[in-house]
Amino acid sequence: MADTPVLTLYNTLTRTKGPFTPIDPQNVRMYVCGPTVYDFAHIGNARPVIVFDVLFRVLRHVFGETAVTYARNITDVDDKINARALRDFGAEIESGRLSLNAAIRQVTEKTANQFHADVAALGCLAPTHEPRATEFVQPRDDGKADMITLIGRLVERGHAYEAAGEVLFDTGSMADYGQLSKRNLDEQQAGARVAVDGHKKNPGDFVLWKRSSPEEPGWESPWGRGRPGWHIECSAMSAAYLGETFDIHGGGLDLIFPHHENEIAQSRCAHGTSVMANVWMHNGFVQVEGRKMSKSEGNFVTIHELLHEDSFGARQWPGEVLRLAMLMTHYREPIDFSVKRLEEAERLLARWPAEGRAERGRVDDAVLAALCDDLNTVAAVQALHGLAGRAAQDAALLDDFAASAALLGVVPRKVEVSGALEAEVEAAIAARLALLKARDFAAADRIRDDLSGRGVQLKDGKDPQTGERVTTWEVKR
RNA sequence: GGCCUCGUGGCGGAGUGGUUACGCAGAGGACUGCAAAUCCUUGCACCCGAGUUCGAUUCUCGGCGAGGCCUCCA
Repeated sequence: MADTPVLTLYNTLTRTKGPFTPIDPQNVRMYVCGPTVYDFAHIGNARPVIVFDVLFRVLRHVFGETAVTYARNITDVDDKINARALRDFGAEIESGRLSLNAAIRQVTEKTANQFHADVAALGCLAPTHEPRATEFVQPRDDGKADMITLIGRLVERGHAYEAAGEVLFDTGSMADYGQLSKRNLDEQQAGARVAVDGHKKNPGDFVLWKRSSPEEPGWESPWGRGRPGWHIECSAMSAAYLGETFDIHGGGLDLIFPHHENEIAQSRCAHGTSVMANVWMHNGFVQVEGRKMSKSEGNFVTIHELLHEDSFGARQWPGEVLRLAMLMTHYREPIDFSVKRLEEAERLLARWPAEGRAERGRVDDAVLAALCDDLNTVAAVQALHGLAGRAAQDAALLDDFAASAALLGVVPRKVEVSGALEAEVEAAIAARLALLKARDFAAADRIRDDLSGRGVQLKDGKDPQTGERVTTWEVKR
């Protein structure tokens, strides 16, 4: 392990790449913004999940399995969720058969379950902690950080104020607000699409708490029954599981402003710290025909559709193909999502060996070095491909291949074959070889075509010693 | 209007002040009864202009183009 390369990461905060030094190597702490659970996740939503899953694996490899804490939240309080509950359960709510809260719970439970199934199919490990926002609104019995306490502290310290039924963060109270996005709020008002609300002290001030009407979901608080603003949940939950200052915070590029900027403002001002997270990482977008894939544009494909329906490229795609396709581009670059790209990933995967055992192998130096270079999965995939070629010549490398592939979370899988089919194919091969010896090519080809029609591909080779024909086979997808 | 990215061959994508990765696809060949698989070989590029330099795809400046954030957003 002496030759373990230094892990280098690009930090949005400094716009530079630098060596990663954890605050505590015994407990490396990472937070990633998770999904808002109101609808199926699309493949664009999958990108950060996959990217940071690779980082999670790399961190565990470098610092040790048990030395990494990864928290990814589930946002289950949001006005879009409320709207979805009303849409899907309007009649039941109307008739009194279902309360709004129960309807909301149904929407969030179903969506969260679906999300878990989707990302598991994409080969992602479960994070260490997956807190739900609704459990961190009010003070908790276990004393972990919560939103109301955090907001209270911001008010106490003069960083927040009440106005028009809302509690707002006072951006003017923070001297270096805007460090992450490099924005100077004073200079960018001209032409900006910022709703200037009369009750705000500064146009950039944002909501920490807002009142709920009786028919909206809400929690009791010192500022009346209401619900939290968008950003405060991540400040509370990251503090709850990772502490006031931690190592890595990740998410999509579009979260830099305002979400992450405001998280930083809240957390630092509430805790009186100079940093929230040392390294901020942001993944690029999945695009469709050069444009960002998004719900509002309507140009999205859900993970579920890709896995289980024929809506993209008129077929279904295995999770590992989707994952590899995603890792064939560096995480900070945009990806244009296309059938061609998925086909290339599938071809690559089909050539990789599935026989190795990761737990017996050793991660390839080139693969690890690539991943340690700001998660250069492109170079890692190429190094892996090279290793696959060498493993084809030298079976001793199969386990190393498996261990290296596992660091990317990619596991080539051969289609399961029943014992009966196996025996049948072996018998057919023997029969064909006999026919070939008798030079009855027509009959031999019939056997080959028949198997091919059933998805079994025969491959003839030569025994290097005897020069005799050796036939191997595999099941095509 | 402010801020941030990015522009490399058919596609995906590295990288470098000079000798121009790699993968996929394509072409040719070997092998084969024919295929498939495998192996070998191979064509194809650095947005435009100016500058710095003996020399720039790589550095500087200016264009042009694309995308993103500034509103919910991975």
